[in-house]
Amino acid sequence: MIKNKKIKRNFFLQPTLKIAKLLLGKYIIRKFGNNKIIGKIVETEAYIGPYDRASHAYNFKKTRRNHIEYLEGGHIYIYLVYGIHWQLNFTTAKKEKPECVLIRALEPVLNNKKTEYENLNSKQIKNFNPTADGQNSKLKKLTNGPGKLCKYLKLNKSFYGEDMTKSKRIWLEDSKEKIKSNQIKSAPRAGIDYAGSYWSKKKWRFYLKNNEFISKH
DNA sequence: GTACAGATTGAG
DNA sequence: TCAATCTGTACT
Repeated sequence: MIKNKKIKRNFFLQPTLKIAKLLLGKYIIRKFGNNKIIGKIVETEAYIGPYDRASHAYNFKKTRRNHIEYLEGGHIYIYLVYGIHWQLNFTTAKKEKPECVLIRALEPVLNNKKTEYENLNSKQIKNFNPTADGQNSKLKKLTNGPGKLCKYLKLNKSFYGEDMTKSKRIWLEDSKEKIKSNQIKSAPRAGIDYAGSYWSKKKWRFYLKNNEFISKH
C-alpha cells in the first residue's frame, strides 16, 4: 500500500547499495494529464562510478550522455540503450560523485482512479488476477524490464536531469509495509560482461523474492 | 569519416 | 537467433 509520503532529498544521499535495496517496495508516481501511472519498484541495480568498471562513469568518465550522474542524489539519469530503449536511473550520493541506481522492473499498481495500461482494455484489467495469471499475462509483460517500464511510465529524454524531489510529473512515495531483509534477493547485474568477471559477478542487482514482475534474466 | 558494441526487447 | 538503430569509443 502506498503511504502518501513523498521521498525527500536525504533518502538519495545514503550509500548507493543501501538505496538500491531501500528502493524495493517504494512507488514511482508519474502524473500524466489527469491520471497517475503508478508502479512499485521490485528490481534495481547499483552502479558506483568511478571505480565500478560497469558504470558509465568509470574512471570519472564524463560524456554528454552521462554528465547528469555527477549531480546530487535524487535526479533522473535517463539514456537510450541499443538505440531503442530508455533506461531509468536515479542519481545517488553527493555532487560530483557519479553513482546511480537503475530501475529494472516495476509491479503495476491498479489505481482506483483511471490508470493507463497500454495494450490493455478495461475488461482485461478487470479480469486480471495477479496471483492466478499465467506466463503470458499482458500486464506482467508491461513493466518487467528496464526498457519496458520507461514506456509504461511514458518517460523519455525530456526527463533527463529531472529532480525527483521537486518534479510535478514524477516522484517517489513510501510504502506502508516495511520490506524485511529476508525478502530481498541479490544477483549479478545484467548485460555487463564487458566489465570483466570481477565486476560482472558482483551481486549489485536486488529484487523482491518471489515477485512475479522481475525481469527475465 | 568508418566500424563496432552496448545497463534490451520482441518476433520468428 | 536476430534485427531494431542511438551514443560513445577506437580506430583510419
